[in-house]
Amino acid sequence: MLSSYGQIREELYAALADALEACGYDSGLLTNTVDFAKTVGDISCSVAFRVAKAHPGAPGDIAKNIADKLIKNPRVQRVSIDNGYINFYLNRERFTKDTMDYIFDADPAKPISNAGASEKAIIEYPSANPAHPLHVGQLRNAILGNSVANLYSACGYRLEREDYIDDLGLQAAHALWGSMNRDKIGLAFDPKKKFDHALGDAYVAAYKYITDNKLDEEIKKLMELMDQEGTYESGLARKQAEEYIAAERETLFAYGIYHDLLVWESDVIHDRLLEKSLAILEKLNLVDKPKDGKYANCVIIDLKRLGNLPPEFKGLREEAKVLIRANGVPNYLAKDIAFHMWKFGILDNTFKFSEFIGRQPNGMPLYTTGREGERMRFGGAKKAVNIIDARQSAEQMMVKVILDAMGRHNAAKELNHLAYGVVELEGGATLAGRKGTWVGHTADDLLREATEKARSMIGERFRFQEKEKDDTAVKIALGAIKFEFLRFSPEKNITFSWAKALNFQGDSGPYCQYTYARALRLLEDSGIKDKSFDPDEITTDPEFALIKQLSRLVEVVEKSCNELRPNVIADYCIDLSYAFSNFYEQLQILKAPDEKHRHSRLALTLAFANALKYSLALLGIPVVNRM
RNA sequence: GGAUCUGUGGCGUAACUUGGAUAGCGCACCUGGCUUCGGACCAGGGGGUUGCGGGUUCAAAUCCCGCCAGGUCCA
Repeated sequence: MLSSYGQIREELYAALADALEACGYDSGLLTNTVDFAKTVGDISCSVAFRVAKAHPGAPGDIAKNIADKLIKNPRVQRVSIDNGYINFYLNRERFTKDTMDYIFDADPAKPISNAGASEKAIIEYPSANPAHPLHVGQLRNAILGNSVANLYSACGYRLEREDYIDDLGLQAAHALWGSMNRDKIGLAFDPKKKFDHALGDAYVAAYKYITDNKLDEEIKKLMELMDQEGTYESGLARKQAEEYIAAERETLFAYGIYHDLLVWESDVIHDRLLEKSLAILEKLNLVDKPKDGKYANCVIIDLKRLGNLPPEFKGLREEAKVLIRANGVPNYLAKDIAFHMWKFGILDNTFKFSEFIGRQPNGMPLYTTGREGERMRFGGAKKAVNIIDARQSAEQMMVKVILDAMGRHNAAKELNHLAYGVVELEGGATLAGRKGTWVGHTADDLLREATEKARSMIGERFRFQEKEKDDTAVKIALGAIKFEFLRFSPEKNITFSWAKALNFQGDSGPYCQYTYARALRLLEDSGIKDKSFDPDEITTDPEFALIKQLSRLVEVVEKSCNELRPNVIADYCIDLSYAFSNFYEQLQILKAPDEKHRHSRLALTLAFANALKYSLALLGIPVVNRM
């Protein structure tokens, strides 16, 4: 679907191409020369500067030549030449009608763009280690992942939302050791505490005890036992991780974040995916099993076998990557490679699936891999998006390189890593699970604080019932938190501060929600039911500025999706809200001078409300009717 | 040692992928605006050699090269 802006831009490109050809210029020069005008007119074209390189004449004269040859477009009122730019003044009535039509046609339940062409995509987030409650750093992951997933759906991909559970890793081992040795770490299990928090306490204490008493060998043995099917330790590890995941869901659900499937690292092993992936690598002659030397008895990938390596791997000190250690325990990379072969359908789907939760609050079931269950059609995607922090870029690149070395060039190309920056604490501290710096900075803490603040700010104006007040406070809190995590470019590190996370003014989620609530109030008070309107009454600057913002909704969504940058949407929500606020302040809506203007402005208000609600939903932010 | 990300008014950021007109916005600061369709707001003002130095170009925050500083990874 084209937006009204996309439509006119395409028409202008076509008309300009003809005009350039008619003048004897190369129409290929037009690429990226047409955009919204910054100073004069509505849309402008800078192609004359490029033409002037190959042809005599000043850009201004060339622009004039081109403009003279332009065929008339009913969407354009007039054309002017200024400083070498060709500036188009839109026919406001026509453009308004085009814009309103497509905004009213946009259905939140359906893709707004078909850029994804119904291809299957798998998105993975937040894949947190089951050792401590989600902290604000991991929350950035979950909020980003949720938003990118929304964007993929909006762009017409068939989407699978997955969470990968590293239940065999070092962190899980430390946490398990902690809960098995509560007497040593001096911590009694507090059944009143949410399980992830209780486990987190044990994990931090265990890590300290293990380090102080140099028990690394004991942990290594524990990991070996966790790895073997049928041992007491492996059963306990899985049970504990499942309990953790259930508690973690409470947090994610409170944030409105959902998945389709949990994939367990232990199932990658037990359902033989790892074994099969190694067999494939072996067949392709990509792995070695040295009998002696540094890597004796390990299964490794010799980097020399991977062909031309990207610059990331140029200066490596190690000449090989270990997949399976000498003691037979596969490392994270080995399992990640198998997992990604599955994602792309290179491995047979030998997982067994069952419901982990029959119905999430969004109404959809959450499935899980496991020992029991049936075959289902998960995996086998064309595209994968991994929301994983930037520290793991090298590891992600390695998976990509290996897929490429396997001859799976398309899979390698379609494996996208959103390498987002870390969240630091004020004063420069980092969030480290094992050190317990997350205490006081968990996702649960944050939502509780934000909700409390939002609740205290809700006035008496609407005489809310207690329940309504609570619901509204939660929505505003989510608006503040999610917006604060999404408004920055993902690659930037961010410093978490309570003041910023609880900011409800200026460029913020609550500001957008407030603007929406004002718009909705007008619509409620007006009694308007239908969306009919008379576009020639919408011609003033504040109105048309809002129309221009509305006209680019689809372009914004596609850009944000293609670039994996939800901050593009966040910016757009602010732009929309400013444009509406300005319109709202400068013009009378309910008290418009006559019925035609009143109706037109209310229709514009409704179009704005639709677009803003849609955009905020892409960020995972709910709207409120009053606040 | 190599790789990678970041550097934009006092602070936080957008625009960089695809070069284009006066570098957009928020916080803080200053001025003005509610017997008002909702002040969690709006309008206006001060504040910028876009880390530094070269290069390419009619045009550079944006592209190229070299530095500097900070984060991260290979470890």
